[in-house]
Amino acid sequence: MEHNPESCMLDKTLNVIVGKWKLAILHLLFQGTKRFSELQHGIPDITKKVLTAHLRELEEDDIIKRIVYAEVPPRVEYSLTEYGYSLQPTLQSLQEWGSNHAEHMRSKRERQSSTKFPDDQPAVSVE
Amino acid sequence: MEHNPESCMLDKTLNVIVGKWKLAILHLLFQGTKRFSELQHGIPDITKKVLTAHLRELEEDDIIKRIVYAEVPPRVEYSLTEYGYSLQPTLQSLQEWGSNHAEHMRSKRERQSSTKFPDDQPAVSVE
DNA sequence: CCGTATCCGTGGCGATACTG
DNA sequence: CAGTATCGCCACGGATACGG
Repeated sequence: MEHNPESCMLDKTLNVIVGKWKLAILHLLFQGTKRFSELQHGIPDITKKVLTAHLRELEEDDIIKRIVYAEVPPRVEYSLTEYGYSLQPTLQSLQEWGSNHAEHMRSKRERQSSTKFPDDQPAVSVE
Repeated sequence: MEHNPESCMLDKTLNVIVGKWKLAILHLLFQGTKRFSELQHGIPDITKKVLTAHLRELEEDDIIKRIVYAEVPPRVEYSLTEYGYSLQPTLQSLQEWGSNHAEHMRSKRERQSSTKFPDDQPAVSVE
């Protein structure tokens, strides 16, 4: 699906962490082991189906591990694998850039709204 | 859409770089200024519509700039903004993790396929 | 408690044709 | 050359009900 090796490797990383709630899940698991229900309560808007699906994908990518305790009522605990922790620096880099980006866009918007004439933003063009 | 600040900032970054061809576009533009048609030829499978859409989004996020030359036939050049270059370290981090991940999954698959019995992978469970 | 099964809505993307 | 306009598909995710 991709031709040049760099973009390809980048895509592989994104495939692991992209998903509507994957970052929220990882965020919780970086805090420590969590049961299924703890994850669900930690992310109030997620449904069980999607939570399960995301957890299976992360497990498939060896980022998290799933331990089923043979008890009644059932107990299932999720935690990061040792390998999963290797994501941390990369995620931190993303987070830092995101923070900076939020600030960048905010100050950009300020500059725009402070212009006296709403339509004095000429399209960039050259003759 | 997200509650805790870290995941939220992470999401902001992802929103900028996620898109089927955005990384490919950025990869080309990191090489230097490119015309619309150069981008299109550099990414053979992309359609003009989607290329345009992605470029507009990147422009909206202040990652790239678009310069229209008032000529016939028309010429439009795209290039990274100064701010756009600030993505580079983060993208490199993603790329490196992706490379490592590809290797990790490869060696994991090897270990699996070398097991004598196909179904001797017990589900992780504890009593 | 921890899921699976089913149905369905939406948005990202593709294909194709047209335009200044 | 550098787009826009239309139409259509399909994977992702949401809602709800059921099951071990």
